[in-house]
Amino acid sequence: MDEIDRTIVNLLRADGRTSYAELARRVGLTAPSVQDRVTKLEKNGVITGYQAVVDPEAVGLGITALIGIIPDSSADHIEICDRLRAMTEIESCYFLAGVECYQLKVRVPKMADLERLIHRLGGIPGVAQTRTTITLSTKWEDRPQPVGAEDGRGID
Amino acid sequence: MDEIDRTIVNLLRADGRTSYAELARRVGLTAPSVQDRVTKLEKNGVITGYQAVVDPEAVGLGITALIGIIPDSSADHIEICDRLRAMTEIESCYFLAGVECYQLKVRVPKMADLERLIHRLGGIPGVAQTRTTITLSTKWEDRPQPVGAEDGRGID
DNA sequence: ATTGAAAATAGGCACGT
DNA sequence: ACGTGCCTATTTTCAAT
Repeated sequence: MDEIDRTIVNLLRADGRTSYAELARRVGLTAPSVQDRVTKLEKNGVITGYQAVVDPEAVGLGITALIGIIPDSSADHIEICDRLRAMTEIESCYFLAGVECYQLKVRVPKMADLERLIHRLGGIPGVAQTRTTITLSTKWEDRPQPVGAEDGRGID
Repeated sequence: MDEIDRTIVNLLRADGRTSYAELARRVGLTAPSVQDRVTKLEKNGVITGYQAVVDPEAVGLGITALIGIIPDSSADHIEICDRLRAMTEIESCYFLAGVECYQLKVRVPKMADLERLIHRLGGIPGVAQTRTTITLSTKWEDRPQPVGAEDGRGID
């Protein structure tokens, strides 16, 4: 994980479809060398995938909400997590240090869908309470933060 | 935005580097036709970009936190938003219906960086209070939700 | 359908350990 | 001598018109 790897990662985060040839030009190597590096970055779990970024409204998911989950004392977190995972409307799920021990980011087409989702969440064993906040607008989302010199693990 | 477009969108959300040739195989068209469709989806703002998905820990961003922002009555939201946007640690920013009218998702290398960030946030004119919650783990994030029949706007 | 470009693969050279 | 990282060269596949 040297400076060149970091540049490659930054370029691919900004545009995930950048060709190896183009990456090679940017970092001053040949395409096969870059390809080697990208393959290693993928194998080492630095790059875990590639996604097209889609405008949620354009695909009929106009409503975004954040939902906090408060469990009761009997809560089985394996069970809760499995049940949450099965709900496709939940795009992100964080386990938090707080009373609301999960926070979900969900997207649905209509308010009625959100209402149904909240009821389903409330029905999960171990869930004592939910708290929902509607997002009025998304200022920005998943903005790639350029990765600098400090690497985390020192990838072998 | 027909069934084929939706399939293409779903495939590209699952793997943003899928080639036009591969997409063509999957949807039963030729590569140029698929390319036309993808170009249109990009022009119409359905697909807004492509990103490599990176393990934050692997690039030295091991700490994720959610921060709620409570403004005071004098708050100038244009100003606040600009100031927030200038902070690269803020990966997402939602404007919410609630007392905490912004929620930020931030990533930093170390706790000390989070502390500094919180102080910087508190120093923004119009910010009365911040509330920070550390994420203990990310169960999943940005999971693409397969887009079905209901389209939002009816793209020309 | 045709041309040009890029990806994938194999083999070899140089460097540092 | 071995592992690593980069290059060249070739074939196949893909992109673009």
